[in-house]
Formats: sequence, C-alpha cells, structure tokens
Amino acid sequence: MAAECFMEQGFHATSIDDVARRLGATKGRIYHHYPSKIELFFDVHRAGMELLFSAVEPASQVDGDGITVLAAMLEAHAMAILEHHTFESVVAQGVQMHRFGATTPAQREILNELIGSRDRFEAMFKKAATTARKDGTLANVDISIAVKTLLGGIQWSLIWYRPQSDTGPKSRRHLAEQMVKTLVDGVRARGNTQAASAPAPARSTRKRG
Amino acid sequence: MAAECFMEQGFHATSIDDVARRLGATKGRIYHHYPSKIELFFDVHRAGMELLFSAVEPASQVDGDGITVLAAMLEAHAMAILEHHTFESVVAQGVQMHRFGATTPAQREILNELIGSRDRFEAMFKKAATTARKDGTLANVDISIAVKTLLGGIQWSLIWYRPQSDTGPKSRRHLAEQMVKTLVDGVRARGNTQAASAPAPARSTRKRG
DNA sequence: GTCTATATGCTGATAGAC
DNA sequence: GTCTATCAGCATATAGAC
Repeated sequence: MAAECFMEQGFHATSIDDVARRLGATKGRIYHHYPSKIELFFDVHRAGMELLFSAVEPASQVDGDGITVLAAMLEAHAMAILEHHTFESVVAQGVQMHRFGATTPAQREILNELIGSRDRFEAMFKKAATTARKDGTLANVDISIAVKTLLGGIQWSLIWYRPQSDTGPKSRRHLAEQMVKTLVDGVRARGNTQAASAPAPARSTRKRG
Repeated sequence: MAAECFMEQGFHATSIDDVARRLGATKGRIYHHYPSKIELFFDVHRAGMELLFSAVEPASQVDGDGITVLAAMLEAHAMAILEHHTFESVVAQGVQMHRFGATTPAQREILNELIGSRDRFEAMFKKAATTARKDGTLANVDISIAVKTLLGGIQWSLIWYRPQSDTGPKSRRHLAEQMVKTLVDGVRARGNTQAASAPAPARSTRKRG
C-alpha cells in the first residue's frame, strides 16, 4: 500500500495521480480497487488504527503495577507511531477531518466508525490509568485530561520526527524511551529537593526586569 | 481577520470563496489585500507566532527556580493555544507544510522565516530547561526530546479541544493547569511508594493470559 | 475599495480499448 | 486488471465596472 503520500502533502493536496505515479501506475488501477479517493483514505486510516491496537494491546497485558502497565502501553504506542508514522499521520488527519469537513452522510458514517475506534483506543489508556489510581501508583491528576496530554506528547512526534535522520530501530527505541520517561516521571526532579514537594506550579506573573 | 477558516478545513480545503463568504464579502476584497492565497495563510501564521511569543515571554521572567519558570512558560503557552487555537492550528499546518510541499523558492523563503521563529520559540523552552538543570530542579531527561514532548502534550490540544464546550476563561485555565501538572510532575505518584524509586519503565512483554 | 464576470488550469471520476 | 482518453466541476487569480 503506497498510499502514504497522504502523509506528505495531506489529503486534499494529494491527487490520485500523485498516488498512482508513486505506485508506478495510473489512476485506472486505483479506481479499480477503490470507488473514490476518500475511501482509499479511510482504508489507510483503518490500517493505521489496527497497527496501533496490535502494538498497544499486548503491552496492556504486561505484569506490574498500574503505572508500569501504563508506561509500557505508552512506549509501545510511541514505537508504533515512529515506525508507522506515515499511517499514523493519516489517522491524525482523519481526526481533524471528522471534527469538521465530512460532507456526505455516507462518508460521515465511515468517519464515525473510525473515530469510534480512536475513542476505544483512548479508553484503553484511561482504563489503565484508573487501575493505576486504585493501585496508588498514579499521581493526583484528572485522568481524562492527563491521558489526552500523554498521548499528545507522543503523537506530536508525527510533526517533528524526521525518519531520514533515523539510524534504525535503536534510535527509535531511544526516542520512545525518552518521551515516555518525560511523560511518566515528569520533568521536575524527584527526590528530596524543596521543589519536589510543591504541589502546583506558581502562577505569579511578577516580572524581574 | 476572519481567515481562521484555515483552521476548520485546512489550507487546501479552504477556498478563497469560503474565506470571503465568512467575511461577508467576495474574493475581490481579499485579493485587494493579499496577492495570493498562500500569503494570506502566511500572514495568519505570523500572527499566530506573535501571539505565542507575547504570551510566553513574560512568563519566562517570573521569579522562582528553574522548574517553576519552565512550568509558568508551559502554562502561558497552554493558555495561548486554547485561546487562539484557530491561529495556532494554522501555525501547526505551516510546520507540516514546511516539512514537504512548498514549491516556489519565494514561498520557501517565507516559510523558512516562519519556521525560524518557531525554532526560536522552542529554544526559549530549551534555555529554561537548561537553567533548571543547573538549578537541580530538572529531572534527568534528554532536554531536546523532553521539550518537544512537553510542547507536544500541550499542542495536541489543538486536535481535541472543542471551544464550544468551553464555558469561558475559567475552564481554559483548568485545562491548562491540568495539562501542565501532568507534564511537569508526571503521572507516576510521588512520595514514598515503592513505584516512585523505579527509574525506568519495565519492558518485559510477558503476558498474563 | 469592493464587486461581477471570466480566463485558465487542475482534479476527481468515468468509459472504453487492450 | 491496467491503461488511455475525456468529461465535468471547481478553485486560483485577473480584468474591468462602479
């Protein structure tokens, strides 16, 4: 499936001719397999979601306390995003497309199905966070907002990650580990410094200069 | 400036007629002020970046240790993103556009300038993180990756945030606080549980079932 | 300054040859 | 199944009236 040009230019900027050219063929071939451009897009979207599920579901079954499971899921997600960033860019586009755009009722229905799977995906992380809460291993945060923020921290790598600067699975693993460490443990130093006990960030806007 | 329809449908899916209609006018008006569609887009992008700078720069001057300053900057950034999410969506699109697309050398040059300001923006956060490191208030993370992850966690709200479900500045403030708390303090419970001392997430994939 | 045509090119989709 | 025309519609941009 060479339909990953959607990633490079976006759905609207990508013409069927572009896809066909990259495939070394002409439009005829594509329209033989797909009735319309948007259904091709949906298919890529669907494949992207399946890749995410098959990466994260096993991770949700690891042994350990709540936060350990959540961290494993996040790392699996991060690895999947980096490895299949072409597909996952399309997924992200689909989410935005759902938010507005989709015109015909038929398209709307398919999009709803895809967004539904997206919601089930997020629910997996919420469930893991809830388990960690009961566990006592989750910090005192709003689970819904926290999960969106965690996933966002990882998914934003779709924007800045450049695969060509990648030397292979090892550097991807390093990236994934660092992202997850940042998100799970935070950037505030742990331990017995005075900063670690302050519960909320200061909001004074008094200036120095 | 009603050119925020770029946010709703994206650059390519938005026609000049769309923008003009929302403005209660016709194309003539727009082409009188802007020579082309992409220059209109660039102008919105530029405005979006200025909004970010004028939100975060004051926050970088608050009193406090390194992590406190960083947290204040993140919260200011989050508030700006939520308040001006239309403009910031355009900024995000511009980043992706830069990654590939931009065809003519003239467009490329303008985009480079805009992306340059984006890099200066990120550098502010890296500088604050470096200060916090010297401070001892920053956790042991890769600063470059951590900053990208922190900003990503906030910026992903561009995708899921629905302004209509917003009851005003107060709920935005709540969202911003929760996002920053999640990012700065992490989701792992702090304190004297056994989990808090484990440095890295487990990577065993042994299943239960 | 703002509007109403209008030119020009591109793109999604179709029909039919091979 | 895949390719080569080809149609029809739409979008950027321009020219000129008011």
